Amino acid sequence: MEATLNRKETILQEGARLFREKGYRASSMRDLAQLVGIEVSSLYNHIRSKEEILQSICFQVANDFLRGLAEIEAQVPAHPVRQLRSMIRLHVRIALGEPTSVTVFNDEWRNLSEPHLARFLAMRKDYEHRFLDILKKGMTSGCFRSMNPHTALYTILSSLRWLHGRIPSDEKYGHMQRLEEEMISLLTSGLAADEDCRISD
Amino acid sequence: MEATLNRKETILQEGARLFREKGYRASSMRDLAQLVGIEVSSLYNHIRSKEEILQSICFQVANDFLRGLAEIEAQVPAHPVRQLRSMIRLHVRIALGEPTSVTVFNDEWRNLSEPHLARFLAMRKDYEHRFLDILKKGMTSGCFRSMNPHTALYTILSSLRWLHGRIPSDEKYGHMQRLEEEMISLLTSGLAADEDCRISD
DNA sequence: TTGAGGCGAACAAGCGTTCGTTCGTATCAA
DNA sequence: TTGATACGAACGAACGCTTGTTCGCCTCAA
Repeated sequence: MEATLNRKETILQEGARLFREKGYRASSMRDLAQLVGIEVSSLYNHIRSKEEILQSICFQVANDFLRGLAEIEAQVPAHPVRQLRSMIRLHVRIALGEPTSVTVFNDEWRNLSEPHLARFLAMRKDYEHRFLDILKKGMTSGCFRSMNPHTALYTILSSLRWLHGRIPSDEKYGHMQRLEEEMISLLTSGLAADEDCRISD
Repeated sequence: MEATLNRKETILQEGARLFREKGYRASSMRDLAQLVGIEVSSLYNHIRSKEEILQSICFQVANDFLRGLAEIEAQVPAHPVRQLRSMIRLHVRIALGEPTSVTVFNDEWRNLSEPHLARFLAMRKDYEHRFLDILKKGMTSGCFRSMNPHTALYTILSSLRWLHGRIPSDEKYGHMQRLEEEMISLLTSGLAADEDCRISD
């Protein structure tokens, strides 16, 4: 059976696409109404406000990340190298699995108004802190090179952010798996070839 | 002598700070006037439009990157490993040197209107293509591991984007240099320790 | 006397949201 | 099988507000 979305689901989905394309602030409810195919005022029979759409997107994606992190933390035995690999896979899968929502999540969260913005930032801080713990444990146990763990954290997190710009291609899962492995080896082993051609400077 | 900026320079500088903090679309000319300390209408004695401020920021930073790239391309002898290191240093230095402009450049370019947006995207495409060439040459010459060069390019470019969130601290240049070296080793050699503690999967 | 720069008032356009209303359908007592 | 009632969904009009920008006038140093 073709999953026929109800109106609210359609509004949220079209809203995400609109916010992604034009940005939250530049997207008007009149634009959205046209995409959905009803009049502006009718939108408000299904949603409370424009920002409710943004909140719905941001917190849903945030929960996806936190849920994935919790599963990885629960791995036994906990091994930092495997956990880092799992974290990279988690980011690749979420980014390619729902690229529209993830783009909005990444770029538009600062348009959240105040009680929600604080809650969002608290969740993000929690996530980063727990990711940082994995990296620190890997460094003290000798699996990871010893370096400023914040530099490592932000570099890894940031390096995984270009993904949501890439729409999953036709050979979706084959491509995703290859991409996961390439990202893992690039971030854990770097770009340099094994037979080093070292150079001064 | 305290460098006393003229009005136009002040407007551009405060505009960049405002755009960075609230985003281009959420920043009003009334906000900007208050920051500069004059009335809204007086702004227009010095600038043509709100977007002129954005254009000025975006294209100035774009030119900084392109100028740096050209210097690196001109290194003789051209060696991909050294060139990649130089590229990483270039990004770190620009990001930490003018973090406000770089943030606006990174996050707000899509608010450019049409003739300028196309020009901006053309410059970006040119930059990415030439950066990609460095990576490709390193792979064919054996200095870099052979992998999808686009994956490497976007990962490296993206990984360098968290920097502009970090304001240069007091020990500015010492910190910057240490950061440069950490980013170089992380991206060229990865996070894994030399004495590998390998693990299945 | 000139001209650059500042100012207050005003402009049209667009914004998110609310309002009163209407229409079709489902519910259910009579 | 009726007739009354309720309800979800859509609508057009309007509201109050903010937006970027323009205009004419004033001030004051050169």
